[in-house]
Amino acid sequence: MMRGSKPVNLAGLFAALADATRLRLLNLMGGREVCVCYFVEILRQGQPKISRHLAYLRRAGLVAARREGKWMHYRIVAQADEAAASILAAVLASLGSDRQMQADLAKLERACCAPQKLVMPEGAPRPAIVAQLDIR
Amino acid sequence: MMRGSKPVNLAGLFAALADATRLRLLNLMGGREVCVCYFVEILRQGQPKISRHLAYLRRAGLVAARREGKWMHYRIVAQADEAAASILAAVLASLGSDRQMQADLAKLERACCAPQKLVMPEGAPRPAIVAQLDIR
DNA sequence: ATAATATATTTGCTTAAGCGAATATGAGGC
DNA sequence: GCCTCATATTCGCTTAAGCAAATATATTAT
Repeated sequence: MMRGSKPVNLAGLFAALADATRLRLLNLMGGREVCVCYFVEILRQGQPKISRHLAYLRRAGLVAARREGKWMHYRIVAQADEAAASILAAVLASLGSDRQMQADLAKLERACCAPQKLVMPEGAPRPAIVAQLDIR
Repeated sequence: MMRGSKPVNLAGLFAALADATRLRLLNLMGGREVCVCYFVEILRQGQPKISRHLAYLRRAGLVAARREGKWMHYRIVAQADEAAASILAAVLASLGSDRQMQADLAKLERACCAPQKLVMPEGAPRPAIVAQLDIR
């Protein structure tokens, strides 16, 4: 009963994916929750631009936000529709083979896990690891 | 040597997929070559519109065309880049679970395989089955 | 060569999305 | 209360994409 949940607009999903900045954001969120300040630091793009793209992804139902004090943490949302879920999974997997995406992730890992805070934005919160990416 | 062939613009791929009409066209081409006249018949949209979207898909490297007399046959092109290939495969598979996509395919099959030509555009060529969809 | 058919492209217009710069909101600290 | 920091939204502008209607091109038939 109720196989494909909703008619889900696939074209809309692809429109959300059709931007290099948004793909970089999604890549960084692959499996973890990430604070906006990290996006700004890593992508080295203006904060309003990052924020606008995050808002787009949120409207598209691809990410959700959680406030923690002054900080906002974004994470990828598991897709209810199985078509959307399988496509998003393929996308996230594919991003991994891109040079820039790897470099972005490396920067994030350095920022999160290194003993020295050299590359960490002043007092920024460490990204939480979100309950293992329930994007199938 | 040479793992991911080219840097392939994934954002560009998604832009090409971010339109309902283009998704319907790709769905119809899943595994077979299809003549433009069928697209016009099945989608019931203006011929210039269909042609414009086919041109877009061609520029994006997703389809290729073959002329046969007055007719043009379009088919999906296997993606050299493996990220693009896996995403496109996921997309084509997902389209199959959409009601309208199924209906479109049913119309095409009726047009191609039925003994009576009731729904066939006047004298239109039968779609050729292309060497089994080498989209992995 | 003319005509007819199938498909492609151009034109003119409208809408959406991208951008940077500026401004607004929300939370915490004083 | 005010101030600051982190983030979000608005403004004005530019560019790209969508559409329908019209026109162009290519192929075949006469």
